[in-house]
Amino acid sequence: MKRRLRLRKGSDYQAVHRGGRFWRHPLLVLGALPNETGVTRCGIAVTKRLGRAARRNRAKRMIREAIRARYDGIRPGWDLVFIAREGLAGMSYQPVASAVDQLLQRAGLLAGPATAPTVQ
RNA sequence: CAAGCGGGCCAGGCGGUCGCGGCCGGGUGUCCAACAGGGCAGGCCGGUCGAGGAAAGUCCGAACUCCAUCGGGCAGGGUGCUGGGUAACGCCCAGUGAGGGUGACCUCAAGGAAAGUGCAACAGAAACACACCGCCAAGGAUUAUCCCUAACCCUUGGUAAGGGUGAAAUGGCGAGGUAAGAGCUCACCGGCAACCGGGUGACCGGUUGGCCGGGCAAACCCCACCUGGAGCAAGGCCAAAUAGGGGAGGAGAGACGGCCCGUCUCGCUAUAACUUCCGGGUUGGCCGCUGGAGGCGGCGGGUAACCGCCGCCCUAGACAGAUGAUCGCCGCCCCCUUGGGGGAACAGAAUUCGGCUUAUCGGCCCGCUUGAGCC
RNA sequence: GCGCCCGUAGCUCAGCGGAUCAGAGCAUCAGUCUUCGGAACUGAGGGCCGUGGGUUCGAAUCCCGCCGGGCGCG
Repeated sequence: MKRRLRLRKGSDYQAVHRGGRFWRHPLLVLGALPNETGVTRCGIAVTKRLGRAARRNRAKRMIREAIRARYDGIRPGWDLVFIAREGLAGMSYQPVASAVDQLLQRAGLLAGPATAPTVQ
């Protein structure tokens, strides 16, 4: 995932946290806030409760890979934050990928042809 | 063959596809600019490199940077057999001593207890100068038969052999000796001192002497050695932004050249240069940032740790923080066993090294010990 | 990157410089009281002192190594 498609500032994360909507899943929480750049940027947050460095890196890599595989299907113009919950520690890739799928679908961020009211 | 001891090594391999980070190269979109060039933490293509033996815990030691510092000492902290290795160490190697194991081997903070202070519950007479029961001697009273004598009691004294207490009782054991005993004397053993011999040394061996008077310093302490403080968020540069404020010190400060002195600039009794602290602003960029007490191989020195010389190699440098996803074949382990299915640890760089400690599926190699069988 | 503190009964804590010293309060259980319950009173049970070593005659206590939890500074 390229650097300009990531959330990189603490203030960006705080903006999503304050002004965004949230959807919950046993493994993940998704927060979303529309931005004005026309580009969807994503950020990942993992608490220390998931374990030490190796486990937290593993969680971030799985989430990042799941987003990368679906990025072309996500509507543009949103700031997204994926927060790993404690149940995600030790999971394999497939459940994480389906959790990302469910969250994006419930949030209505998938730009499928059926429901495409084309944001601006 | 079985059981075991010590040491070393590996951390699945090869190849596709889609992605990520650093560096190099190519050409190029757009913006700024007269050009040079730069910005969009630009985009594209190609090449190359891309986690560990512990990267971990942060328990020690250093390098590096800043601050402090005339010199020396005290306090505080640390280390503690000897010799060597090292940049240094609380690490490593080789020895010594003590303890454990049939053995290969393993473990040990292992200086000082006649410098001083302190501690040891309960039990016991006593945990420092100790006599409870004993044993022995002298004197006295009573009883037995008048004496000799014997028993028992009292007083005084001797005695540490025996009993008993305890974790520990002032060397052990045997013989002589004695009123009874006692290193009082003797042999052996243990410890101490002196001398001789060996060793760089810790220490070891021998001879002689004398009979030698406990434990705990991971209790205070004494002795020897080491030790200024902070940490890459160190520290430096640029840009932006706020304020042009307050307190203290204050006669020198800065630059350049240069082997300790010169030259230049600013300032010199104050609304004062300059230094420092507080207050206020900034969460942007760059340097430090990876070539090093570096790896690999050979030769030489050394018992070894390690050192010297020569040759070859360059091997992560991120900043919301790069190694992921998926497929095929081979190798290892497990399960039903045509064929297939499942598993493969502990864990991830963050200034850099040297150690220690801890976590770890499985596998390989070398040396050695004990026991059994066979030749 | 530095620095500090705490792990003792189900819970909250004492015991911190060595031994009949493993304790207190709440909670639990039993009994007394009451028609019943609560309160009160009496009594009982319950602890590898986080873990592994070491020093010592003897360790919750002293020393070392780990594990878990919490806090502070830049």
